[in-house]
Amino acid sequence: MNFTTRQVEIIEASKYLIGKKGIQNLTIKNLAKKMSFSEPAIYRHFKDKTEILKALLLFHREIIKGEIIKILNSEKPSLYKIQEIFKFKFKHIEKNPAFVMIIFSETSFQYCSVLSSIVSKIMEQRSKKIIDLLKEGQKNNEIRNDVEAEQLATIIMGGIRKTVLSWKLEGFKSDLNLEGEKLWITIQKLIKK
Amino acid sequence: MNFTTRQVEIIEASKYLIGKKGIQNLTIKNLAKKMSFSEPAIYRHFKDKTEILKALLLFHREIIKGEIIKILNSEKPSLYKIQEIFKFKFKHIEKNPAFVMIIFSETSFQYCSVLSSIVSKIMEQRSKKIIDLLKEGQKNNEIRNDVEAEQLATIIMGGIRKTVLSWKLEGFKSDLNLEGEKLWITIQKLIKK
DNA sequence: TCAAATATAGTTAGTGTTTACTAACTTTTT
DNA sequence: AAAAAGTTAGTAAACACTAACTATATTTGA
Repeated sequence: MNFTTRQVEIIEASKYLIGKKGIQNLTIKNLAKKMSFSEPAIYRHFKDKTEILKALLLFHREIIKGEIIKILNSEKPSLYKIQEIFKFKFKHIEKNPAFVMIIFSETSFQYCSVLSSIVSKIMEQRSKKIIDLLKEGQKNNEIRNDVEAEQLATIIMGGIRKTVLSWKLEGFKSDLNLEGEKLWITIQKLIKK
Repeated sequence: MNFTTRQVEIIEASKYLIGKKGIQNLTIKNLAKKMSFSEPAIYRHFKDKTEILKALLLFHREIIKGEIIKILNSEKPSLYKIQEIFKFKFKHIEKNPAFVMIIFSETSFQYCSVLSSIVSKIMEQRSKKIIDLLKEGQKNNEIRNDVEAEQLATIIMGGIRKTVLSWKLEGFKSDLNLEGEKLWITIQKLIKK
């Protein structure tokens, strides 16, 4: 998880390339061009292309994780914490549209079991955090008890994904933050007690 | 939209290949092998690879569309109709796991504007139908009025997608229909009046 | 302290494989 | 006889990756 400055530069360049034209735009040739050095130079820093994608996923996870932990550690009601995570996700994606491609590339990684299991783990961890928050909220009578936290988490995370996917398919035209706010208003009404 | 028998066979073979190992498994070579004839023979039936994917998407849309229309035309309450669509989607995906790959390949088509716009249109049409049903349900006092139908549709469709994605990432191990039922119980409780 | 040794990070030139697709010919069906 | 549907043999481009060489830092030992 400790990357050299050059490795971080390569990760950033990879993020840029994927963000621009999707996962199939991440080629060693394009990467070398973006880094303004030759193709074999890439291999001085990463064993192969899979290692670059692995690093990209892990690096990306660390950034998100830090923000989420900050929110979780605050002394606020559970529903408020969920709202903050919600807001952060939309803000983060709007700021880094490249991430959208990475999020939805997840499903393209499946041919490679190493990448697939990393993606799977990341998603599981995120779900777990939301589920824990929802359960906490149910215990504190902030969130309704007549539905299971697992399903609520599925709905929340699915809703976010669907909103972002529509935004992407429409060519990033609509105001994503606004869509996020509208979605949150509805979710809040549905889940609070 | 009228395909020859050979074209339909090629579409089916493409579906099989994508279902097995994802979109990158759909190559002319693999397709020819699966059809047990030579590569150039493919080009007697489709101009190029993009035309095959286009046909696959449109063919797939027709199948789903037929089932949905049947449900919509029945004389039942809106909430019941949504439930039927919900059930159909999960049943259909469980029966045709290849479709899951196609659904999630949608995001990989974006490099090609022709395919991207087809995908985008399909998703829009599906959303519209669910939104109309929800609005109808709100008018008939079956579904709560204090939330917007658009956001409810996002949550429903997002929830389905998220459930299917988790199922896929876990290696198709869990019982998808059961997960679908659990999700529906929650959604129903959240949206009904 | 400073030159030799070594490790690091870059280069050019190239490999083998896979890809979508085509030209030209043959067989089969209408 | 002619249109449709197949064949063999091949192309050019893109791909990840490597061998072998070179320039530049960094470390080490007298």
